[in-house]
Amino acid sequence: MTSILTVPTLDDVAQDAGVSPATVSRAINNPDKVSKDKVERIMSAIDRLGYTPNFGARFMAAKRTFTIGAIIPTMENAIFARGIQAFQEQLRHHGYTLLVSSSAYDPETEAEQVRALANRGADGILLIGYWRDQAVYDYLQHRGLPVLLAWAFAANNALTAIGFDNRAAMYRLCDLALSKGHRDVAIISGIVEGNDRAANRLKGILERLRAEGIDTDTVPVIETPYGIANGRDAFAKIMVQDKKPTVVMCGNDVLAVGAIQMATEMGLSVPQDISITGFDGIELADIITPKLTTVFVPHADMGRRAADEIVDMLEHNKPGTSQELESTIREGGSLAAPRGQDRSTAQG
Amino acid sequence: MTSILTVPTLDDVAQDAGVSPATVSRAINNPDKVSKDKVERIMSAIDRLGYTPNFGARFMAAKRTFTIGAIIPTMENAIFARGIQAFQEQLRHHGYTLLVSSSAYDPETEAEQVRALANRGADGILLIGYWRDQAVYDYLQHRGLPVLLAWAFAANNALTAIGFDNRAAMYRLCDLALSKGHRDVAIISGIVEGNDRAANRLKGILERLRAEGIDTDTVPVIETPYGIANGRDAFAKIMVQDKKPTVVMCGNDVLAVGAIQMATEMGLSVPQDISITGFDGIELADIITPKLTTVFVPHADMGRRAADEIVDMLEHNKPGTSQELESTIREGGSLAAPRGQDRSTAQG
DNA sequence: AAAAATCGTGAAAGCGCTTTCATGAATTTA
DNA sequence: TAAATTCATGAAAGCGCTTTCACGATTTTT
Repeated sequence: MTSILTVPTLDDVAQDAGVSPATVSRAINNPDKVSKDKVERIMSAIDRLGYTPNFGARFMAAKRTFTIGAIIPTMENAIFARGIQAFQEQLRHHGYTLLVSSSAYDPETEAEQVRALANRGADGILLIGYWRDQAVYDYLQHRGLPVLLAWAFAANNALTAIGFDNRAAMYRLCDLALSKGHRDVAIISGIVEGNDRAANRLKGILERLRAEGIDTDTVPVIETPYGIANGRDAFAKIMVQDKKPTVVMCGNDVLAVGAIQMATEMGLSVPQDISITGFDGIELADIITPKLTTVFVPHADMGRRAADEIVDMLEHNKPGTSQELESTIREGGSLAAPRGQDRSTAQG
Repeated sequence: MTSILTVPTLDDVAQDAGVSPATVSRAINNPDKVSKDKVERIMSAIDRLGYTPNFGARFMAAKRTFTIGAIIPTMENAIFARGIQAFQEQLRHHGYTLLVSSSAYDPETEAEQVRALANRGADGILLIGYWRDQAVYDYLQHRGLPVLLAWAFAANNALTAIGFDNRAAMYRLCDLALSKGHRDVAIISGIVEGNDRAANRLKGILERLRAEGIDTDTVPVIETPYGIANGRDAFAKIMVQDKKPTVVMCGNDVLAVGAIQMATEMGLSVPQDISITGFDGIELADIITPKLTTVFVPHADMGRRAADEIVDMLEHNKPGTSQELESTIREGGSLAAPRGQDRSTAQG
C-alpha cells in the first residue's frame, strides 16, 4: 500500500469548507474580518484535513515570515548558549521563530550567512558585537532588514544594541586584581581582530594598568582563539618566560578554565601560587576548582530583551532603542592576594 | 540619497544578460545545459546586480530546499552541541543547510517542530532517539520526508539510525563498578518516559546488577531532568537515606557533575568516600575535579556520519542503512574501589 | 545528400499563498 | 424612506522561481 503524497493546500480547505480561498486566508490571518460561523467551519476543515500553510508560498505572497535570524560566532562553547536560548524562548512568545547559524568567527562566513538568512526571509537579524565590514550593514539596509546587535554596547553609536560595556567591565575586574595587590599581570586575550568585545576587554585591562602607572609594553599578552586547549597552551607559554606574573587575566571563562587546568597540571595552586580571572560567568566558571572570579554577564536577560526589542522594531517599523545592561563581578576564589602580600590590606 | 528597496530578481538578471529567465535558471542550476559564453555573461550579471535567488520562490517551484532539519531535546547542556556542530559542518560540505530547533524534551513541542520544519521545506529530518508518538512517524512518511535517528541504535528496528547501544554501554560501565568491588549502587537517572536513551541506560545498570544477584528493588533510583542543579539535589536526597551507596551512577555527565559538586560540598571526597560515574564524555567531564569516569560517545563522528547518511538517503531516494558506533569507557578518577573494601566498615 | 538525433533556447504554465478590488447585503444616518 | 456607510465575500492578479514543451539550428548517422 503506497501512501499518496498529497499535502492539503489552502484551496482544499476552501473547498471542504465551502468558501473561497481568500476567505480561508483571512480566517487564518485576520479572523475578525470573517463571520464567526465561517471561521468555525474553516477551522474544523483545517483540523480535519491536517492543513498547515506552506511556508514558501506564504513568504512569497506576504513577504513576511515571522522569522528572526541570528548569527553567533560559535555554538561550541557555551558562551552564547544561554543568551540565545532565552532569545529564542522570548521570540516564541511573540510568535516568531528563530533561525540560528554560526560564523566560526569568520567575517566572510558571517556575511554569507547574512545573505542566506535574508533570502530565507528573515524579518530581522541579530548579530553579535559591532565590528564588521560596512558592506554587511549596507546590504542589510538595502534589503530593509532591521538589525539588532547584542553582547556589546557602545554609547553614541547609531546602531541599536543591547549589551554591556566590555571595556568598563574588564577595567573593574582589573581594578579588583590591583586592589588585592597584584602588579605583575599577564593577559590571555581572545583574537582581537574583527572582535570588538575581545578588543575592548583587552583595552579595559591595559587602561587600568596604565592608570596605575604600569608600563603596559612589558605586560605579556597572548592572543588566541577561545577554547580550553588554547587557554592551556597560552598559560604554559606565559609561565615559561622569565618574568612570571602573579595574576593571569583571561579574555573569557573558556580560556580561564584552560589556564587553571594547566596551572594545576604544572603543580601550581590557584590562587595561592597564581591568580586567574575569566569573563562571562558561564556554567563552567562554577564547575572548575577553584571557582572562577569572573565578570558575570546577564545572558538570559540580554536574550529576552533583545527579543522584545527586535520584535518591537519590526512591528512598529521603528529604529529601536539601545539598552545597556549591568555586568557584575563574581568572586569565585581564583583571584586572591599574591603570595607574600599582606592578606587583609594590600599596599603597593 | 535614498536607497530604493529593490532586490534584484531572476528576471532582472535575464534582462541584463540579454537572455530568457529560463536560461538564467538553468545557468544557475544546470550550467552544463547552457552554452559557455552565456553562462559567463549571466554570472557576471549576477555579480553586478548582487542577485541571490529567492528562497521561497525556489522552494515553491522546485520543492527542494537543500535544507535538513534537526530537532534536539535541548541546546542548554553541551550534550548535543558537538554532534550537531559536526552534523552541520558535514552537511555544509554536501551543500546542505541545517535548521536546528529544540523540543525541551517535550513530545508535543517536538511534533510541532516537525511540522514547522516540514513546512519550511526541510528535505529530511534528524531526530534524537526512537521513542515518540507513531503519529509523528506517520506524518513524516505522509509528507515523504526521510527521517534519520541519532544518539541511539537498536538492532532489528526498521527505522534508520546512527548511534550506539545505550543499554550495553551502561551495562559495561556498571560492570566496571562491580569489578572494583562496589555492591551498594544508587542511580540518578534522566527522565525515562519518552526517552529511550535514558531508559536503556537505566536498564543497562539494573540488568548488570541483577546478573550479580543484587535485588534491584532495593536500589535507590532517582529520576530527574538533566541539569547540574538536579544532579546536586538528587545526590543530596540519596545521601540522606539510611542505606548509603558506595557508588552513584548517573544518567549523564551533567547529572554527575552536579553530584560531584554536592558531594564535595557535603564534605565527601570523590572517589575516596563515594564514587560517581557519568555518561556522554562531554567537555565538562574533564573539567570537574576529579575527572569523571564516564562512557565516551563519539559525538563528532556520529554527527558526520549522520550527515553523510541522510544526504545519501535524499540524493538516491533510498531507505538508508543503520550504523552502530562504538562507545568506550573513559576512566577519569571519579570511580575507585569503595572504602574498606578489605575491612568491615564501621557503619552504625 | 537525406534522415535522424542532439542541442541550446524561449514561451508559458504553474507552485500555494496574500491582497486589492469589486460587489451585493446589511446596517446606519439623514 | 432614501442615501450613505459598513461589512462579508469572491474573483483574480501577482510574488519569483523551475520545468515542460516546442522549435529551429547543429551535429551525427545512414
